[in-house]
Amino acid sequence: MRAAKRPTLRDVARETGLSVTQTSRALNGHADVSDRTRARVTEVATRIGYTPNLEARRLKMPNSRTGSIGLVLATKSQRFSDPYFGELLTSLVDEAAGRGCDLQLFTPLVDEDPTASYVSAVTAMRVDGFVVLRIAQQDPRVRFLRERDFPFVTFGRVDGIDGHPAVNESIDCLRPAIDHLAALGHRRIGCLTEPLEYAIAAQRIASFHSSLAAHGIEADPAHIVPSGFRQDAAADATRRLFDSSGPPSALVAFNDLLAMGALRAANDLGLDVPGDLSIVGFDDIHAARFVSPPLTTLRHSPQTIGHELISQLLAGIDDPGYVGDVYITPKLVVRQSTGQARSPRTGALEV
Amino acid sequence: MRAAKRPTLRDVARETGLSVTQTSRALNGHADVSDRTRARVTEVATRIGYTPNLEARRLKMPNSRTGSIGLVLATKSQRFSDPYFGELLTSLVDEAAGRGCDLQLFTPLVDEDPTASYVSAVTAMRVDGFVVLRIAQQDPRVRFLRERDFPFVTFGRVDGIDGHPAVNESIDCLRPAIDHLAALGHRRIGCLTEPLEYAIAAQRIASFHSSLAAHGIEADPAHIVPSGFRQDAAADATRRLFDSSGPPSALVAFNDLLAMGALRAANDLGLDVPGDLSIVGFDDIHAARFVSPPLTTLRHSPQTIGHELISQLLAGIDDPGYVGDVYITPKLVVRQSTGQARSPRTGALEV
DNA sequence: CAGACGATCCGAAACGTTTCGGATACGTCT
DNA sequence: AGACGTATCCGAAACGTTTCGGATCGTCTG
Repeated sequence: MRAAKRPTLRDVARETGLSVTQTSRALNGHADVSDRTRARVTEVATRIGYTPNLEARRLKMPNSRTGSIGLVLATKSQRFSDPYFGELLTSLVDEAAGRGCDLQLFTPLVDEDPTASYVSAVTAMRVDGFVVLRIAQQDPRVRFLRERDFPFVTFGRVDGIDGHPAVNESIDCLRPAIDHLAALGHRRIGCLTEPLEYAIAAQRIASFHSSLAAHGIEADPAHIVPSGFRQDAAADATRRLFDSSGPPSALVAFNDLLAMGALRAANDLGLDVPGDLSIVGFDDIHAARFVSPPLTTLRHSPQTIGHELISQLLAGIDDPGYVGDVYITPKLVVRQSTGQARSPRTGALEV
Repeated sequence: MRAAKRPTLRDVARETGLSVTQTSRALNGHADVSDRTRARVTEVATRIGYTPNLEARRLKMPNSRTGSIGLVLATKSQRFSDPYFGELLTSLVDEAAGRGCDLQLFTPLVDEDPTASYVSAVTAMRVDGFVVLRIAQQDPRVRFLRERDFPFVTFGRVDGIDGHPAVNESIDCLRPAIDHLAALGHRRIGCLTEPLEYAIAAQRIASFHSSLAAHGIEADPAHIVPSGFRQDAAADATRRLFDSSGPPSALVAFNDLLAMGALRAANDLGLDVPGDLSIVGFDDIHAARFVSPPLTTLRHSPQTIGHELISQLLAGIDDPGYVGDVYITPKLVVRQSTGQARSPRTGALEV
């Protein structure tokens, strides 16, 4: 029942009285088919409900497009329910659909070889290319793809592997945040970073330093603290920061979850935000609007990122030699978690 | 270069001195292959890096598994960046990966025939089955799949189409919320619903009535207000509710975004939550913890739902006759948006 | 009018796999 | 000795498509 045997090319050939060859050529828009014939063939094809058998076609033409692009998720332990991920993913799906592709998701099983899940997809060429998110320095996933000469695009630059399409944060990504804080009079600015092995974290730290330098500020190394991915870790880090002698008056966190962790820690410590501590986040996830005070944050439009990722990848698929580099700059959204720096004198840091 | 011609069955046959037939049988674990031969074949196969050509195999065996399951997203206009969706999706991917499948995402292009995007996937059998989320009554997507006798699972029951695997909210899904509110003394309880054409909305409304009835309360029809999907609409709805003569003292919203909209409206109206109005949400999205006051909400574990969806679907794929019905009950998470009802007398509703 | 040419068409082979229907060899049973 | 069973193997066909190398036939060129 479920296997109702769908019509084949031979069926429409028989129906039209043509050869299978000519039928195929008619349907595929080849030149040496008369208009009348082509019309008849397409008519019959739609009438009897013919749809090409993709397996057969790809068997014959192994380099034809699959029409689906793969997405390699980071391993589970580094992912949890990252709210930003959902937003980016949605945008990727839409963008891909707009280009006639669907999206295929691969995730490494817990504690397995991270490539295991998609190695079959590339050797069997089940997708045309990959989008690789949240890449680490020396990322094994991209190394694998590069080795196979398989098209891919990354979000963030990969250390030691270049010459591939990528979308990056601009060198100055943190600049708007630092400018904002500097304008408010902050000089002791710290940052809560994601784990340093991630490419983006490294880039942002570089941007942190250079942006501060632009204001003649030198960062206190003790104020740059790796804080994992989650709020708990960020909260801990913040508390430690305020245990020390010279805590910062402003913090920029590398994602909104970290910022929320800092916020909570500040609350616990009895600090007023932004009175005693200004906090700026990154990503502008949905919840950023709802914490109190609402988070000032660097907004990364998921739409833009999704759009660029797909465009770059498709370009790379079309032309194996393509090397794209797109840089995008986040926009600062000012809400209420940042404010004027108190003068050191009146600073109420003796909680 | 990129087309390095991967080894075929014929290659390993030549290398072992066996026939292609026997090589195939050896690799596929058939009985009439001597142990020694099988060992030799597998050894050679891995040595020269043979991997079966999936297209060829599926051409020959059209009913073999694809190993990927499809996910039909709701049309874009009804989706926006629903925060809960991201969480559920993540769980689905993990669950599928655990069962050796990947997930393939399809989304209708804006304002197109909603089936267009995946009709090719089913006629070409590119996936083994579908997960269909956020279904409407009379959902065209499930009607289409049912018509083709294609395996699928739904989240929520579809009107008029039965006999397919589904995971449902229990009939009593709203009961914990209503019990909670009733225990706090609330009698005038309203609800902000998602659009009524959605199956789940209908189920929840039914549950709303029956749960109230269990406490001897009859719902005021004017207190059941369709509020779209988003906060804005919910905020408007809430304001209208308080324009009228007898506003409710408690509201249960069908998702957390709606609850947040109500919260905002309450703020705008100068109402104290939970003093003047108790609000309970649904889903327990990430942001629910961060609004003020933190939202009391019905938690739907995405893990559970994801797990059940995938299990049911796989069962349905294995056995076309399988009819599963799983009911899951959300758990109430009490935070600070609900509180004791004021006695009608002292009620401060004259804002 | 011979040859060339353009427009249409077709047969057959090939892609890599599985499987049907035997084939071979060898030991066992009567 | 012949029949039979078992273990192991193989040739060839088939899945549905594309494409290479022609074939056919009328028309045009000189």
